Amino acid sequence: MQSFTEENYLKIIYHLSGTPDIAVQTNAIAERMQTKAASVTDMIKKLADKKLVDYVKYQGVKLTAPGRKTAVNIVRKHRLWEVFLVEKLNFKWDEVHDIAEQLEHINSAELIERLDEFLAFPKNDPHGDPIPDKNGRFDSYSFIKLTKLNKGDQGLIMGVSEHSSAFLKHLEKLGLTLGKQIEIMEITDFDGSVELYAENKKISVSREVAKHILIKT
Amino acid sequence: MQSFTEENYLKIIYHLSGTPDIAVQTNAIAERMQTKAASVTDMIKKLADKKLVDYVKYQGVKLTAPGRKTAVNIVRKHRLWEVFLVEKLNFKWDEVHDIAEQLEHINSAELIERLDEFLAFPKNDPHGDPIPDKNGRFDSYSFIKLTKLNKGDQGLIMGVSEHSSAFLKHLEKLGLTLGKQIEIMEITDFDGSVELYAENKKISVSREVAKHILIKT
DNA sequence: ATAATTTTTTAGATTTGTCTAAATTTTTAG
DNA sequence: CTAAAAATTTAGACAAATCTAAAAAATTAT
Repeated sequence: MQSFTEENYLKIIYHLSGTPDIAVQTNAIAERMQTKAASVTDMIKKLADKKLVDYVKYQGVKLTAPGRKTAVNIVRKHRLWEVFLVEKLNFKWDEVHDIAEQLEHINSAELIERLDEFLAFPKNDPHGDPIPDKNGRFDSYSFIKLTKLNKGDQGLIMGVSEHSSAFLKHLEKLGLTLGKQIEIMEITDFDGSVELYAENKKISVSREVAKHILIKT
Repeated sequence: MQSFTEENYLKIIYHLSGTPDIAVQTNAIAERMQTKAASVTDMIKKLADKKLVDYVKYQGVKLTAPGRKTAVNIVRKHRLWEVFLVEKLNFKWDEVHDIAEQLEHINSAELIERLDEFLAFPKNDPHGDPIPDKNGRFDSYSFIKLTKLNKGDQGLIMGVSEHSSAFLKHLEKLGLTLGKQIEIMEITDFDGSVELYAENKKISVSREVAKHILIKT
């Protein structure tokens, strides 16, 4: 059994390590944990003692198989709770992150199995992120960033890679929510902003916004 | 904002203090918290500094108005989550306590309001305990212990005052669940055990069990 | 009322997760 | 290739919540 804090470290290391996994740097973890590098070093040593990460001084950390399993399970819980909050309690997609951040640490395998069933085994969370099944497996999705599309390309909005409330509210206001069909009209040379059509409206998004919208063509 | 641990102390002091509230002893808290009296003294001082309890050395603690408000809110959350677990996720009444014990510390007023609404504003939890509304108000229920009844008395099972899985499973097996009508047939002189009729069956319960069954006559 | 028992508190130590400041290692630039 | 910069680790300290052992206060029993 891990502490609340250990779980958060594992989750962040998981998110930062990518696929295939790359050694994660101390500073990167510190920034995400809103803490100092020295504290991260301390915690990493503890996780290494517990065989949840492989750690070589000055060379970053990687999750071990058990560490990864724990992390994926936390991600599973987080995403299932987000579905619950949006589908059952009518929260908006920009309101659920902080609450799910707490709920993901509730410890009961039975609870999560039943929640999964209650929600009819959803495959994706309200932001389009895939939900691992109880064995930790999920489709590694292959959506591409809106910024990779060219003039004339069409596609469906399948997810977002940024979960801040400000960003999500902005998308909502523009009508750019999951499942929407879009077509690229123009990519501005000057600042890389993207002009697109969605639901018969012409919408302009900055490159910074476009970067975080994931598309299936 | 209180820590997880402070919240547990407040909740336990609340449960031990009764109505009208009586000063709660250090040892009683220690037993419920599965900790030592010395630790309780330390924590009580901390809660007193925060004005959540009134504390006089060697004379126990009482909740202040803010302390009571916090405690009642935790009780509200605990009981609402129990309803959710039983009504929506099909847990049995003896399986929900430990999970609700974790969920009660999730911090989001909005979440609880919406959960309450999702559950259609239940008045009682799966054990018959009243659920405080968002202002902390609830019917102080006036059910009596089964042991207070006399031969020939009839009544309805409205609640239980013991939440251990062993006790609840036992009642379930006997068919003595909430809402069941019962009639006292006999009270045994020797050990105080109670013979009763419920659903056309003759059932015998020990005095220890009877003590924890709450009846409306 | 005083002795014995029980309850409670104090003192000092421990663990967890954090911090600052200084030292060390690695990386980058010239 | 070496000097400067950046990243990381170590050392030592702190707050929270707990503990054990011993001291103090309150209760009870004779």
